[in-house]
Amino acid sequence: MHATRSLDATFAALADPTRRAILARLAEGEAPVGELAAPFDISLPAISRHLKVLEGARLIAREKDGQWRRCRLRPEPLKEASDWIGRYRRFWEGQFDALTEYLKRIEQKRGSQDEREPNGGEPDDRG
Amino acid sequence: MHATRSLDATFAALADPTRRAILARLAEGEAPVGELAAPFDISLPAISRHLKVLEGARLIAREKDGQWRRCRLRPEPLKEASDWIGRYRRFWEGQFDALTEYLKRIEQKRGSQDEREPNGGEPDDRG
DNA sequence: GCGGTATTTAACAAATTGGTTAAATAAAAA
DNA sequence: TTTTTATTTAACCAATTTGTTAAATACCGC
Repeated sequence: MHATRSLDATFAALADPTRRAILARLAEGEAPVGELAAPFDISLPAISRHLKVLEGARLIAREKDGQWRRCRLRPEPLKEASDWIGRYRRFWEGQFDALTEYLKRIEQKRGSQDEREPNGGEPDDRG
Repeated sequence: MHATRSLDATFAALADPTRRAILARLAEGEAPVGELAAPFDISLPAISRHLKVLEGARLIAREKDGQWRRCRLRPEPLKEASDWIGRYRRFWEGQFDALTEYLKRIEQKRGSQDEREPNGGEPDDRG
């Protein structure tokens, strides 16, 4: 039910290249804000807000360490996002596309009404 | 280099629950605009623009069919997005998280300088 | 051609986003 | 205690997003 809201925040956070680059840096290990900001041309407040967005999406966590704030990656929302996208995997793997799937379903209904549906539920937006 | 821009558009498109629901519907097969719009409370022009966003991200394609516009799923950007997220998979699978990875690297450097780096490149934002 | 259906475009408003600079806060260093 | 370093908050701005309603466009059937 609110998995949807979580996905909203996750995908929105991932939509910005600066934020994706920050996550890539954090994949190498924790880092304080200043170190995360260093590669970018934008101001520190701008970075600070990017971090707030990432934190809001729970893609990072921050903890105080003296005068620094150490940031670390939190992978859970990435897993959720991956799971959501993963429901469409059959569309880019194998020979399937939406049209062939559709035609296949039609054919099935017409040709043999007794056969059971071979695959489980279709992707939806929930859960 | 512009894989980044493509990811921007893909993730931004996926950040909206209406658009994700439209993609879920299209996973069941092609559909004209009116049919895609039916489940939602929002106006048709609003749907039309959601479709434009999805088309801009190349997550759908539309083709004219008489007075209808048939929409179909285009999975390629989903694969790109999945690949990008997939680089972080080790962080949610297994026992890893950013902190333990970091500590592991530190320990490694301190304890035995002769050992080679055990894993390949880290995730970054390009490619 | 006329009227109905399908869809988009135009014009607008409110909310959000992503950047800026200047000021505030907090801890470290001197 | 004063200064420096690290980071956030405030105030502001321009661009984008997401919705609206009204009008335009395109096709179909009579």
